[in-house]
Amino acid sequence: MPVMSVDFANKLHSEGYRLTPQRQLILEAVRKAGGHLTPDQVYARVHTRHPAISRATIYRTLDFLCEMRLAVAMQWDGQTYYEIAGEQPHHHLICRTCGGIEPLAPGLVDSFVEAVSRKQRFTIDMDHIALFGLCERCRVGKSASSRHSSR
Amino acid sequence: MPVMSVDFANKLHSEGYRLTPQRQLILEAVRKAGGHLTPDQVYARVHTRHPAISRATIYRTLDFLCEMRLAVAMQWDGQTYYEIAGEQPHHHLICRTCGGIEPLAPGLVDSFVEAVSRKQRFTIDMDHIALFGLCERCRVGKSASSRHSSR
DNA sequence: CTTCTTATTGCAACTATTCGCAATAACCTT
DNA sequence: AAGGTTATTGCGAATAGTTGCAATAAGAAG
Repeated sequence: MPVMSVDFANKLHSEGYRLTPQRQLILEAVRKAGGHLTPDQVYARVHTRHPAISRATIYRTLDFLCEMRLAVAMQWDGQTYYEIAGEQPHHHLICRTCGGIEPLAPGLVDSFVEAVSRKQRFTIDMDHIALFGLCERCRVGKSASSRHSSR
Repeated sequence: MPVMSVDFANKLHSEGYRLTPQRQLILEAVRKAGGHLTPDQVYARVHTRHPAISRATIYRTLDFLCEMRLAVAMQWDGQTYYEIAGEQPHHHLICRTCGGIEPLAPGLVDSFVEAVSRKQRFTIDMDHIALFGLCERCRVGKSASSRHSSR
């Protein structure tokens, strides 16, 4: 049983959920990984310490952490990746051609979210967004063969 | 064999792909549906006219149409939906609480895309984006019980 | 119209993900 | 510390989606 933040426990309890070793291990695993993890990678890591854990629990807990807003999920290249929701949300720009990923300036996103809030009265949760498009290098060298690529 | 737009045929041929009855039927089915369809719904519709078609072909073709930018895919509530990529891309705001969907004003999106292009030199493809958040009604009546909801 | 090349299909096996349900165990109450 | 309530887990079955491969057929060439 890892030492888990008291916040986590309180957050769950205040909404009627329970703190289980599985949830602690899974959250811990994603947190320690730093980057993005697939459900299978999470399973592999947690499984070494807690061999009895089932894949179903991995999926359910990952989903649960997202609902708690402690983690965020993102789709990319046909896979779902999870990571800890950082203090400041961050966003990615993914190039359709070269697959490169670059960060998207938070300021630009903020302005957009604010505009939607003001003009349409809708409060967007910009936890984590991945947008697709063309990076500068690929836009310039617009000749590359593409063909069936992804997945 | 439905009468298919010559454009579609040319587009495929110019990139070395082939026009098959399956592709025509699938594109036609999604087009006629007007709205969003799941792979299974597409299968059901196409299957009545072409019983020999396999599910694998449905998945592959739907994927293919997205790469051709003739269709767009969107994730929503654990399902993947496909629809024809309209002339003007459109976007949705989905409320996390009530599940309601409302359109997002294209102008706001355009400004954002333009800003990213100008400041970060990245050309976002805003084919179709679904953003999550809170609609006005739910933001005001901020008391609703949530609990494990989605999926 | 026939032949040739190879993109595309259908099948079947396989992997990924979800779901129902009985057993378990958090957490509240006494 | 013991008991009760019910959220959560693990299991196994069900469903969804993917992949390898041999057979098929679209489109190019003669």
